[in-house]
Amino acid sequence: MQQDVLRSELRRRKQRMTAQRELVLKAFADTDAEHLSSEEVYRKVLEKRLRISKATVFRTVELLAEVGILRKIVFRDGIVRYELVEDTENEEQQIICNQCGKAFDFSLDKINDLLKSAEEKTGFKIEEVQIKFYGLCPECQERLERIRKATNSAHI
Amino acid sequence: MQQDVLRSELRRRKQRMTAQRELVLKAFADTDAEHLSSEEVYRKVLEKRLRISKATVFRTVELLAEVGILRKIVFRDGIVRYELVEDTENEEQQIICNQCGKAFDFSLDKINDLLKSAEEKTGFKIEEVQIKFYGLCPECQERLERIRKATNSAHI
DNA sequence: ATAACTGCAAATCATTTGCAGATTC
DNA sequence: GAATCTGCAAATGATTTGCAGTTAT
Repeated sequence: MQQDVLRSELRRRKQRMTAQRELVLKAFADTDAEHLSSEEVYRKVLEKRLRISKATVFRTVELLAEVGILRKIVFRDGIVRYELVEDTENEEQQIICNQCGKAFDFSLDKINDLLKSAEEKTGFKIEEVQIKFYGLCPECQERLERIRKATNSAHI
Repeated sequence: MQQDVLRSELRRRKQRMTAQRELVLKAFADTDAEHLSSEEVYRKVLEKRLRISKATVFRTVELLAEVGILRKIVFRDGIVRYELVEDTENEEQQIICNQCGKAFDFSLDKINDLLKSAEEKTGFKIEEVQIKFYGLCPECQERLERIRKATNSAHI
Protein backbone atom coordinates (compact mmCIF):
# COMPACT_ATOMS: atom_id res chain seq x y z
CA MET A 1 0.00 0.00 0.00
CA GLN A 2 0.91 3.67 0.18
CA GLN A 3 2.76 3.22 3.45
CA ASP A 4 5.59 1.59 1.56
CA VAL A 5 5.56 4.09 -1.25
CA LEU A 6 5.82 6.83 1.33
CA ARG A 7 8.64 5.13 3.23
CA SER A 8 10.80 4.67 0.18
CA GLU A 9 10.10 8.15 -1.17
CA LEU A 10 11.06 9.59 2.19
CA ARG A 11 14.28 7.61 2.19
CA ARG A 12 15.15 8.99 -1.23
CA ARG A 13 14.57 12.51 0.05
CA LYS A 14 16.41 11.95 3.34
CA GLN A 15 13.24 12.63 5.20
CA ARG A 16 11.71 10.63 8.02
CA MET A 17 8.72 8.45 8.63
CA THR A 18 6.84 9.68 11.66
CA ALA A 19 3.71 8.78 13.57
CA GLN A 20 1.98 11.93 12.32
CA ARG A 21 2.66 11.14 8.68
CA GLU A 22 1.15 7.71 9.17
CA LEU A 23 -1.89 9.21 10.84
CA VAL A 24 -2.56 11.58 7.97
CA LEU A 25 -2.18 8.85 5.41
CA LYS A 26 -4.47 6.60 7.43
CA ALA A 27 -7.12 9.31 7.51
CA PHE A 28 -7.31 9.13 3.74
CA ALA A 29 -7.18 5.35 3.63
CA ASP A 30 -9.98 4.97 6.18
CA THR A 31 -12.50 7.50 4.94
CA ASP A 32 -15.32 7.12 2.46
CA ALA A 33 -15.13 10.79 1.51
CA GLU A 34 -13.68 11.50 -1.89
CA HIS A 35 -11.64 14.45 -0.70
CA LEU A 36 -10.48 15.81 2.63
CA SER A 37 -9.38 19.28 3.58
CA SER A 38 -6.59 19.72 6.11
CA GLU A 39 -9.17 20.75 8.67
CA GLU A 40 -11.07 17.50 8.08
CA VAL A 41 -7.94 15.41 8.36
CA TYR A 42 -7.12 17.19 11.59
CA ARG A 43 -10.53 16.38 13.05
CA LYS A 44 -10.42 12.77 11.94
CA VAL A 45 -7.17 12.27 13.77
CA LEU A 46 -8.49 13.94 16.90
CA GLU A 47 -11.62 11.77 16.81
CA LYS A 48 -9.39 8.76 17.26
CA ARG A 49 -7.99 10.44 20.36
CA LEU A 50 -4.62 10.82 18.77
CA ARG A 51 -2.54 13.99 18.90
CA ILE A 52 -1.49 16.10 15.97
CA SER A 53 -1.27 19.84 15.32
CA LYS A 54 -2.93 21.64 12.45
CA ALA A 55 0.38 22.98 11.20
CA THR A 56 1.66 19.44 10.90
CA VAL A 57 -1.41 18.37 8.97
CA PHE A 58 -0.87 21.21 6.50
CA ARG A 59 2.78 20.33 6.12
CA THR A 60 2.13 16.61 5.80
CA VAL A 61 -0.65 16.82 3.30
CA GLU A 62 1.52 19.08 1.15
CA LEU A 63 4.36 16.58 1.40
CA LEU A 64 2.11 13.71 0.37
CA ALA A 65 1.01 15.69 -2.64
CA GLU A 66 4.61 16.41 -3.66
CA VAL A 67 5.39 12.75 -3.37
CA GLY A 68 2.44 11.93 -5.57
CA ILE A 69 0.34 10.03 -3.06
CA LEU A 70 -2.30 12.72 -2.81
CA ARG A 71 -3.69 14.99 -5.46
CA LYS A 72 -4.24 18.62 -4.47
CA ILE A 73 -7.46 20.21 -5.67
CA VAL A 74 -8.53 23.81 -5.18
CA PHE A 75 -12.29 23.72 -4.88
CA ARG A 76 -14.72 26.33 -6.03
CA ASP A 77 -15.22 27.48 -2.44
CA GLY A 78 -11.51 28.30 -2.36
CA ILE A 79 -10.66 25.54 0.09
CA VAL A 80 -7.86 23.18 -0.78
CA ARG A 81 -8.73 19.52 -0.54
CA TYR A 82 -6.77 16.37 -1.27
CA GLU A 83 -7.63 12.93 -2.55
CA LEU A 84 -5.74 9.66 -2.82
CA VAL A 85 -4.30 9.48 -6.30
CA GLU A 86 -5.00 5.81 -6.82
CA ASP A 87 -8.70 6.29 -6.11
CA THR A 88 -9.16 8.46 -9.13
CA GLU A 89 -6.69 7.00 -11.57
CA ASN A 90 -8.19 7.43 -15.00
CA GLU A 91 -11.27 9.04 -13.55
CA GLU A 92 -10.55 12.69 -14.07
CA GLN A 93 -13.89 12.86 -15.71
CA GLN A 94 -16.76 13.87 -13.54
CA ILE A 95 -20.34 14.67 -14.18
CA ILE A 96 -21.88 16.98 -11.62
CA CYS A 97 -25.51 17.83 -11.01
CA ASN A 98 -26.11 21.57 -10.95
CA GLN A 99 -29.19 21.00 -8.84
CA CYS A 100 -28.32 18.54 -6.09
CA GLY A 101 -24.56 18.81 -6.36
CA LYS A 102 -23.95 15.08 -6.60
CA ALA A 103 -20.86 14.20 -8.58
CA PHE A 104 -20.28 10.96 -10.41
CA ASP A 105 -17.08 9.65 -11.86
CA PHE A 106 -17.29 8.02 -15.20
CA SER A 107 -14.95 7.28 -18.00
CA LEU A 108 -15.03 8.00 -21.66
CA ASP A 109 -13.04 6.40 -24.34
CA LYS A 110 -12.02 8.83 -27.08
CA ILE A 111 -10.16 10.88 -24.49
CA ASN A 112 -6.85 9.87 -25.91
CA ASP A 113 -7.80 11.07 -29.36
CA LEU A 114 -8.80 14.35 -27.84
CA LEU A 115 -5.52 14.66 -25.99
CA LYS A 116 -3.46 13.91 -29.05
CA SER A 117 -5.27 16.44 -31.14
CA ALA A 118 -4.89 19.07 -28.42
CA GLU A 119 -1.15 18.45 -28.26
CA GLU A 120 -0.86 18.80 -32.00
CA LYS A 121 -2.84 22.01 -32.06
CA THR A 122 -0.97 23.75 -29.27
CA GLY A 123 2.50 22.26 -29.02
CA PHE A 124 1.91 21.53 -25.35
CA LYS A 125 3.10 18.44 -23.62
CA ILE A 126 -0.03 17.49 -21.73
CA GLU A 127 0.35 16.09 -18.23
CA GLU A 128 -3.18 16.09 -16.93
CA VAL A 129 -6.67 16.20 -18.36
CA GLN A 130 -9.69 17.41 -16.45
CA ILE A 131 -13.11 17.10 -17.92
CA LYS A 132 -16.22 18.21 -16.08
CA PHE A 133 -19.72 18.04 -17.33
CA TYR A 134 -22.33 20.01 -15.48
CA GLY A 135 -26.01 19.35 -15.89
CA LEU A 136 -29.03 17.73 -14.34
CA CYS A 137 -28.97 14.18 -13.05
CA PRO A 138 -31.92 11.96 -13.94
CA GLU A 139 -33.53 12.31 -10.49
CA CYS A 140 -33.40 16.10 -10.54
CA GLN A 141 -34.79 16.20 -14.05
CA GLU A 142 -37.79 14.22 -12.84
CA ARG A 143 -38.23 16.17 -9.65
CA LEU A 144 -38.03 19.52 -11.43
CA GLU A 145 -40.52 18.30 -13.98
CA ARG A 146 -42.96 17.30 -11.25
CA ILE A 147 -42.57 20.65 -9.53
CA ARG A 148 -43.09 22.52 -12.77
CA LYS A 149 -46.38 20.75 -13.34
CA ALA A 150 -47.54 21.44 -9.80
CA THR A 151 -46.67 25.14 -9.88
CA ASN A 152 -47.85 25.68 -13.39
CA SER A 153 -50.11 28.64 -12.62
CA ALA A 154 -47.84 30.86 -10.53
CA HIS A 155 -45.24 31.44 -13.24
CA ILE A 156 -44.19 34.33 -15.44
CA MET B 1 -22.00 46.45 -24.17
CA GLN B 2 -22.04 45.08 -20.61
CA GLN B 3 -22.91 48.47 -19.15
CA ASP B 4 -26.44 48.07 -20.38
CA VAL B 5 -26.71 44.47 -19.31
CA LEU B 6 -25.62 45.54 -15.86
CA ARG B 7 -28.02 48.45 -15.70
CA SER B 8 -31.04 46.37 -16.56
CA GLU B 9 -30.06 43.49 -14.32
CA LEU B 10 -29.67 45.95 -11.46
CA ARG B 11 -33.06 47.40 -12.13
CA ARG B 12 -34.59 43.94 -11.99
CA ARG B 13 -32.93 43.38 -8.66
CA LYS B 14 -33.79 46.81 -7.26
CA GLN B 15 -30.12 47.57 -6.98
CA ARG B 16 -28.30 50.67 -8.14
CA MET B 17 -25.80 51.64 -10.75
CA THR B 18 -22.90 53.43 -9.10
CA ALA B 19 -19.62 54.97 -10.15
CA GLN B 20 -17.70 52.15 -8.43
CA ARG B 21 -19.56 49.46 -10.32
CA GLU B 22 -18.76 51.17 -13.57
CA LEU B 23 -15.11 51.42 -12.60
CA VAL B 24 -14.82 47.74 -11.87
CA LEU B 25 -16.52 46.80 -15.09
CA LYS B 26 -14.27 49.17 -17.01
CA ALA B 27 -11.21 47.58 -15.47
CA PHE B 28 -12.17 44.33 -17.14
CA ALA B 29 -13.12 45.96 -20.41
CA ASP B 30 -9.84 47.89 -20.63
CA THR B 31 -7.35 45.21 -19.73
CA ASP B 32 -5.53 42.71 -21.90
CA ALA B 33 -5.19 40.28 -19.03
CA GLU B 34 -7.39 37.25 -19.27
CA HIS B 35 -8.27 37.30 -15.61
CA LEU B 36 -8.11 39.79 -12.79
CA SER B 37 -8.11 39.23 -9.07
CA SER B 38 -9.86 41.72 -6.81
CA GLU B 39 -6.50 43.05 -5.77
CA GLU B 40 -5.60 43.68 -9.42
CA VAL B 41 -8.89 45.41 -10.12
CA TYR B 42 -8.31 47.57 -7.08
CA ARG B 43 -4.86 48.63 -8.31
CA LYS B 44 -6.09 49.31 -11.80
CA VAL B 45 -8.69 51.70 -10.50
CA LEU B 46 -6.18 53.46 -8.27
CA GLU B 47 -3.76 53.83 -11.18
CA LYS B 48 -6.35 55.96 -12.89
CA ARG B 49 -6.36 58.15 -9.77
CA LEU B 50 -9.92 57.16 -9.00
CA ARG B 51 -11.12 56.20 -5.55
CA ILE B 52 -12.51 52.85 -4.51
CA SER B 53 -12.10 50.63 -1.47
CA LYS B 54 -11.02 47.02 -1.56
CA ALA B 55 -14.18 45.91 0.17
CA THR B 56 -16.22 47.44 -2.58
CA VAL B 57 -14.16 45.72 -5.23
CA PHE B 58 -14.78 42.38 -3.55
CA ARG B 59 -18.47 43.08 -3.31
CA THR B 60 -18.77 44.36 -6.85
CA VAL B 61 -16.87 41.60 -8.53
CA GLU B 62 -19.04 39.08 -6.72
CA LEU B 63 -22.15 40.91 -7.88
CA LEU B 64 -20.97 40.94 -11.47
CA ALA B 65 -20.41 37.22 -11.28
CA GLU B 66 -23.91 36.63 -9.90
CA VAL B 67 -25.34 38.68 -12.69
CA GLY B 68 -23.42 36.61 -15.20
CA ILE B 69 -21.11 39.30 -16.54
CA LEU B 70 -18.01 37.82 -14.96
CA ARG B 71 -16.98 34.24 -14.46
CA LYS B 72 -15.40 33.35 -11.14
CA ILE B 73 -12.41 31.05 -11.25
CA VAL B 74 -10.50 29.68 -8.28
CA PHE B 75 -6.91 29.31 -9.37
CA ARG B 76 -4.45 26.73 -8.22
CA ASP B 77 -2.69 29.30 -6.07
CA GLY B 78 -5.96 29.64 -4.16
CA ILE B 79 -6.61 33.16 -5.40
CA VAL B 80 -9.98 33.93 -6.90
CA ARG B 81 -9.87 35.62 -10.28
CA TYR B 82 -12.60 36.76 -12.63
CA GLU B 83 -12.94 37.03 -16.39
CA LEU B 84 -15.47 38.61 -18.71
CA VAL B 85 -17.91 35.91 -19.74
CA GLU B 86 -18.21 37.06 -23.34
CA ASP B 87 -14.48 36.69 -23.84
CA THR B 88 -14.64 32.99 -23.33
CA GLU B 89 -18.04 32.14 -24.76
CA ASN B 90 -17.84 28.71 -26.31
CA GLU B 91 -14.28 28.42 -25.18
CA GLU B 92 -14.65 26.40 -22.06
CA GLN B 93 -11.63 24.52 -23.20
CA GLN B 94 -8.39 25.77 -21.81
CA ILE B 95 -4.87 24.53 -21.88
CA ILE B 96 -2.80 25.72 -18.97
CA CYS B 97 0.94 25.56 -18.46
CA ASN B 98 1.87 23.96 -15.16
CA GLN B 99 5.16 25.84 -15.22
CA CYS B 100 4.46 29.45 -16.15
CA GLY B 101 0.73 29.43 -15.52
CA LYS B 102 -0.21 30.86 -18.89
CA ALA B 103 -3.61 29.73 -20.04
CA PHE B 104 -4.73 29.51 -23.62
CA ASP B 105 -8.19 29.09 -24.93
CA PHE B 106 -8.63 26.81 -27.84
CA SER B 107 -11.40 24.83 -29.34
CA LEU B 108 -11.76 21.24 -30.25
CA ASP B 109 -14.23 19.70 -32.54
CA LYS B 110 -15.39 16.28 -31.37
CA ILE B 111 -16.68 17.86 -28.18
CA ASN B 112 -20.23 17.34 -29.26
CA ASP B 113 -19.67 13.64 -29.79
CA LEU B 114 -18.19 13.46 -26.35
CA LEU B 115 -21.14 15.26 -24.85
CA LYS B 116 -23.66 13.04 -26.55
CA SER B 117 -21.96 9.91 -25.43
CA ALA B 118 -21.74 11.22 -21.86
CA GLU B 119 -25.47 11.98 -21.83
CA GLU B 120 -26.25 8.49 -23.06
CA LYS B 121 -24.04 6.87 -20.49
CA THR B 122 -25.34 8.76 -17.50
CA GLY B 123 -28.86 9.96 -18.24
CA PHE B 124 -27.79 13.51 -17.43
CA LYS B 125 -28.98 16.55 -19.30
CA ILE B 126 -25.69 18.36 -19.76
CA GLU B 127 -25.69 22.14 -19.48
CA GLU B 128 -22.01 22.99 -19.41
CA VAL B 129 -18.77 21.33 -20.38
CA GLN B 130 -15.43 22.25 -18.90
CA ILE B 131 -12.30 20.79 -20.29
CA LYS B 132 -8.89 21.67 -18.93
CA PHE B 133 -5.63 20.31 -20.12
CA TYR B 134 -2.59 20.88 -17.95
CA GLY B 135 0.91 20.51 -19.24
CA LEU B 136 3.98 22.33 -20.44
CA CYS B 137 3.74 25.03 -23.06
CA PRO B 138 6.32 25.00 -25.87
CA GLU B 139 8.39 27.81 -24.32
CA CYS B 140 8.64 26.13 -20.95
CA GLN B 141 9.52 22.82 -22.55
CA GLU B 142 12.45 24.54 -24.24
CA ARG B 143 13.52 26.50 -21.23
CA LEU B 144 13.42 23.47 -18.97
CA GLU B 145 15.41 21.50 -21.50
CA ARG B 146 18.08 24.19 -21.63
CA ILE B 147 18.28 24.32 -17.85
CA ARG B 148 18.55 20.56 -17.62
CA LYS B 149 21.51 20.56 -19.96
CA ALA B 150 23.23 23.38 -18.05
CA THR B 151 22.83 21.70 -14.67
CA ASN B 152 23.61 18.26 -15.93
CA SER B 153 26.48 17.52 -13.54
CA ALA B 154 24.90 18.45 -10.22
CA HIS B 155 22.12 15.87 -10.46
CA ILE B 156 21.32 12.53 -8.97
C1' DA C 1 -37.12 60.37 1.59
C1' DT C 2 -35.16 56.17 1.97
C1' DA C 3 -33.28 51.98 0.58
C1' DA C 4 -29.06 50.75 -1.29
C1' DC C 5 -24.11 51.55 -1.47
C1' DT C 6 -19.46 52.76 0.10
C1' DG C 7 -15.40 53.20 2.99
C1' DC C 8 -13.14 52.15 6.94
C1' DA C 9 -11.34 49.38 10.36
C1' DA C 10 -11.92 45.35 12.79
C1' DA C 11 -12.94 40.40 12.32
C1' DT C 12 -12.44 35.91 10.09
C1' DC C 13 -10.54 31.94 8.20
C1' DA C 14 -7.34 29.10 5.88
C1' DT C 15 -2.73 28.65 5.63
C1' DT C 16 2.29 29.73 6.81
C1' DT C 17 6.20 30.58 9.59
C1' DG C 18 9.80 30.98 13.41
C1' DC C 19 11.58 28.70 16.85
C1' DA C 20 12.52 25.66 20.92
C1' DG C 21 12.11 21.17 22.22
C1' DA C 22 11.11 16.20 20.73
C1' DT C 23 12.06 12.40 17.58
C1' DT C 24 14.01 9.42 14.01
C1' DC C 25 17.82 7.54 11.61
C1' DG D 1 24.18 12.99 18.06
C1' DA D 2 22.65 15.43 14.38
C1' DA D 3 19.40 16.43 11.07
C1' DT D 4 14.64 16.34 10.62
C1' DC D 5 10.04 16.87 12.78
C1' DT D 6 6.48 18.66 15.63
C1' DG D 7 3.73 21.84 18.31
C1' DC D 8 2.76 26.20 19.61
C1' DA D 9 1.66 30.74 19.02
C1' DA D 10 2.23 34.58 16.31
C1' DA D 11 2.09 36.27 11.44
C1' DT D 12 0.09 36.54 6.96
C1' DG D 13 -2.98 37.38 3.28
C1' DA D 14 -7.25 37.10 1.08
C1' DT D 15 -11.80 37.94 1.92
C1' DT D 16 -15.88 39.41 4.95
C1' DT D 17 -18.49 42.10 8.02
C1' DG D 18 -20.57 45.89 11.02
C1' DC D 19 -21.66 50.23 10.92
C1' DA D 20 -21.98 55.20 10.23
C1' DG D 21 -22.12 58.28 6.67
C1' DT D 22 -23.02 58.97 1.41
C1' DT D 23 -25.60 58.50 -2.78
C1' DA D 24 -28.88 56.96 -6.42
C1' DT D 25 -33.64 56.55 -7.46
